[in-house]
Amino acid sequence: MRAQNYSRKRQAIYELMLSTDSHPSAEWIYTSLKPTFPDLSLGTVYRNLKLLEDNGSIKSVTVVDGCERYDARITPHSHFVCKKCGRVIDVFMSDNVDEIGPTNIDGVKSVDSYNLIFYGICENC
Amino acid sequence: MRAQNYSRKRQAIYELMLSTDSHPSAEWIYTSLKPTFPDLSLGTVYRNLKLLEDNGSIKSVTVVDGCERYDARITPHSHFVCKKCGRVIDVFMSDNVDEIGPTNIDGVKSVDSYNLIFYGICENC
DNA sequence: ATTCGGAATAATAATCATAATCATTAAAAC
DNA sequence: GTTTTAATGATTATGATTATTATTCCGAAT
Repeated sequence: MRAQNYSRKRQAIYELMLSTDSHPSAEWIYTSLKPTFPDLSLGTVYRNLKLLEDNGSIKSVTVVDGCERYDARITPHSHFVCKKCGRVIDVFMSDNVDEIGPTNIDGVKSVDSYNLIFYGICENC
Repeated sequence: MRAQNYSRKRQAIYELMLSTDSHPSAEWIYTSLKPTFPDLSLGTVYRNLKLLEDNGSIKSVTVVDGCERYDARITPHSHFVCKKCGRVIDVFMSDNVDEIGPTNIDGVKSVDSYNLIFYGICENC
């Protein structure tokens, strides 16, 4: 394993994730980085998104129109998804999972995360 | 259009959905009904699930392991998903969307629904 | 009962996002 | 610089879902 740093492309993917709040899809990242890395492969994007997700650097938010959307903001927060254009917007609430509801659910051993998504129409649509 | 009733197969799919709280996938429904309808086609299951969703009879809950899971219980409630076995369990909370958080979100015109999913390990795993 | 017409279906092929493969390249470690 | 391992590009495979199309079903009109 590379001890201290990511490879150049992985670094670029992660930094792009950090620089945006648009909750990108793999395709969006690929298109965005292609000018800078003309030899970038879509497979590399998928591979690194999964890797970044596995090591906790990014989180999968939801699937919109069949495409997985990711978020580099890993502090707990919720999301809004526009049903018309698919835009994903961060939603911050004072509540955390314990305040939202009981984590003691019938048939459940342990709860360690939650995902709250609002649906509706965004101001552009 | 058939005025009053669903076709036999559509009726069977919907009744199976009503009779279970396992939040079935298309594949599960297909396998379950195949003995009763040996000529049932998987495409028919997909077609009717979408149709039932479009007319509001059932709701899509979430995607687990790449498979869409549905619920015939359409009154507002939340869900728990086991990260190990993929089981989906109903979660009932007193809260509704207005109590959970602000529906007045920056960049959002209107919110009309929400989806709250808890993740963790179920008692069987 | 027979015919008619639209809805529903089975079978099949197409789609499309994602995953796996594998030969090659890049970058650490030494 | 050489070795060794990780990362990548190109390509193919996978698998859930959707579209297509010819056929079947089923109620209604005759």
